[in-house]
Amino acid sequence: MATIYDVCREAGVSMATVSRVINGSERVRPKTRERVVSVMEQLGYKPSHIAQSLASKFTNSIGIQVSELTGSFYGPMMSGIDEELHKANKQGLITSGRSSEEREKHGIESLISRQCDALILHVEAVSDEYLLELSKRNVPFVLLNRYIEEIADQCIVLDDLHGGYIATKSQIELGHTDIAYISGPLWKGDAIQRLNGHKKALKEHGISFDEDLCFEGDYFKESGIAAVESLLSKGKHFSAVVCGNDEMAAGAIVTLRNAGLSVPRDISIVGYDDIDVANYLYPRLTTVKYPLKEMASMAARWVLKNVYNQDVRLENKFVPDLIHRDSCSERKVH
Amino acid sequence: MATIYDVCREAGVSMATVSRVINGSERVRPKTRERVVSVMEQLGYKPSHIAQSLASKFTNSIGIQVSELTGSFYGPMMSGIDEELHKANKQGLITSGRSSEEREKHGIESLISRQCDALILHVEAVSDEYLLELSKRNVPFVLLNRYIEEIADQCIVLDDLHGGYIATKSQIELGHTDIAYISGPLWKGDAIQRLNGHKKALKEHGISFDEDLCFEGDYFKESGIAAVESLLSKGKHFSAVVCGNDEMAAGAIVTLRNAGLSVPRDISIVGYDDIDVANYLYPRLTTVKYPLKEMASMAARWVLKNVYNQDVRLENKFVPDLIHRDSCSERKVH
DNA sequence: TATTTTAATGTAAGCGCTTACATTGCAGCC
DNA sequence: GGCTGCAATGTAAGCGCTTACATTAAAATA
Repeated sequence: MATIYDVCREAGVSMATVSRVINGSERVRPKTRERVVSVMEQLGYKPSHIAQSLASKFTNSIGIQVSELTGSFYGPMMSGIDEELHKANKQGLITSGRSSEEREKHGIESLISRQCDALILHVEAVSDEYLLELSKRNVPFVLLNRYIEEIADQCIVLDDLHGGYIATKSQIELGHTDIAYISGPLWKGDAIQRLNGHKKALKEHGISFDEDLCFEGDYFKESGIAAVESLLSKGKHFSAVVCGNDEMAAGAIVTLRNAGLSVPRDISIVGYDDIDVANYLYPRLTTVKYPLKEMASMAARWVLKNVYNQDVRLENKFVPDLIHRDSCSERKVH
Repeated sequence: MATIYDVCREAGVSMATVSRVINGSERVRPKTRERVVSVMEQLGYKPSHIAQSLASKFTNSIGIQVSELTGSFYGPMMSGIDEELHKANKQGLITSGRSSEEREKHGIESLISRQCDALILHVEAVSDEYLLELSKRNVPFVLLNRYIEEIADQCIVLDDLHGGYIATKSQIELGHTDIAYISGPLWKGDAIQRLNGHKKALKEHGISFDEDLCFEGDYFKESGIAAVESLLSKGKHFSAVVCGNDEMAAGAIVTLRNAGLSVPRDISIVGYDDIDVANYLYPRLTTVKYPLKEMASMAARWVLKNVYNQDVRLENKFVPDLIHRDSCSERKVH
């Protein structure tokens, strides 16, 4: 592999000059630049990122920590980030934390020790304190889908209260009043907010919240199944089910169908997230769209702006919309 | 950030000694090691990967190029690779190539310029020649899901001929003889092999291959829809559809249902890949399982063995199985 | 043309490590 | 005690760049 030495020898200039043309500095005479460039091409020279990183302050790499590498939630997220970074010629280092506190911390530390210029984190298990601590350690980072008051401007979040609200409201507007709710795990902030939105819609329309129609799941399909089974076994009437996310909705649909209930004829269902699968389900799922990709790319832009001083617009809070598909219908009037 | 200098000063030893304890060399007196370790902890010292990379031959990072960051195909792949690398304390650099020749090449070059110790590639657009060329450029790499004779031992592949074969054979065994086939794009090796497997099964059972029952799609859902529409419009009878992948199968199911045909009662369907979605579909899709995660982790092991000289077992060719679910049934006898 | 100003280029000191080789210390031996 | 032979440790030269500062060449000015 050719080095900068080879280039400056062949081109008859000093290292500094070569470095200048590499970095696109103005202070090089066009003629010199041409000569250097042509030598570089001739030699197939590519600057060593490693050496550049060591010598300069920046590594041009951004650490990305997600919960899972797999699944239709994180895919768009990574891809949103990556696209934006790629345009800016930065490299993302992706790690997964698997929602375990230890692994999340370990992942973050490992990213730091790799000298990332910044971090984009989607973490659930680590505490606010840890993150606050981290923010004092001069490693710039953005939080995706998590809100911490003290570092609000480093947080890119979805208005989950509103999401939960419109999901339930849509059902109320279809005439439903007995509305079951399958919640995500209530130790997660987003799950709480979504549920609060649900309650808000209920309250606003004079419907009282019924504990018996609410089930706490874990965001996985299986808990959607368990939820419907539990709901059915209680014998309470409900004509609509609002779900904390699409996966649980998928489980719910299957289980309802197995119980001889038709969706949406007998039961109306709304999901949340609008993952790929929502569109493959039968019936196609009406759901609250989580603008994941946009938010992810916003996170990348945050870095571009705050770390590399690029001039970009930032937006912190996103507002979700309802995507109407085939899983909802008006309440049957008897 | 504390550097190795701080450590050796505080511990009263030379840099070489500190370096030895960092790298777990034997040649350090236990007492010395302890002292150094305690100083490192006290200072919160973490060696700089960058500097280590520059000084040593290795960066401990492995470039990974996939076609997409998103989708249920690549998720398990990345996660399979990452898990294995993580155990070995290596970092994966993930890039996506989007099946465009230019972007794939660009991605590969960028990975190389980042001094990856090795590359794991899932590429479709670049030519064999390019890859052969690459293999001479002293960058070790493995190919996932692609076979090139000359570098066969760098290829980790699925026996797609067998996959296509068992898919179709399963239908024949259910009594079907009029079997439609929705193929992937035939410029891709795997699509060809799967189709060949289909033909082989047909031939073996004395059924002749009918061009009119075969449709070339592009592996996306929409082409599954288009395929069924085309098939239906031809008016040829078929009682089973074998699909080149699950996505197209998903499209096919919906379209058949819209046409008033029931799956599996009227038409039997088999997919290929066993992506997540297959399990969410209605009916749950019977499909050929692509052991993606295993293959991906094998790719990682290939690197561990061939680049870092670790002692691991390698396997090049995987054989797929059929996963029986609910989308197939015996041919109706009139 | 001599002088000042400015642009272009060069010099060399790091960046934080690894590693071949040199040196030191000490156990074991006669 | 003096010597050999390792094991433990130290020395110092890179690795391939960036960059503050110094120098020189060219352009502008008088």
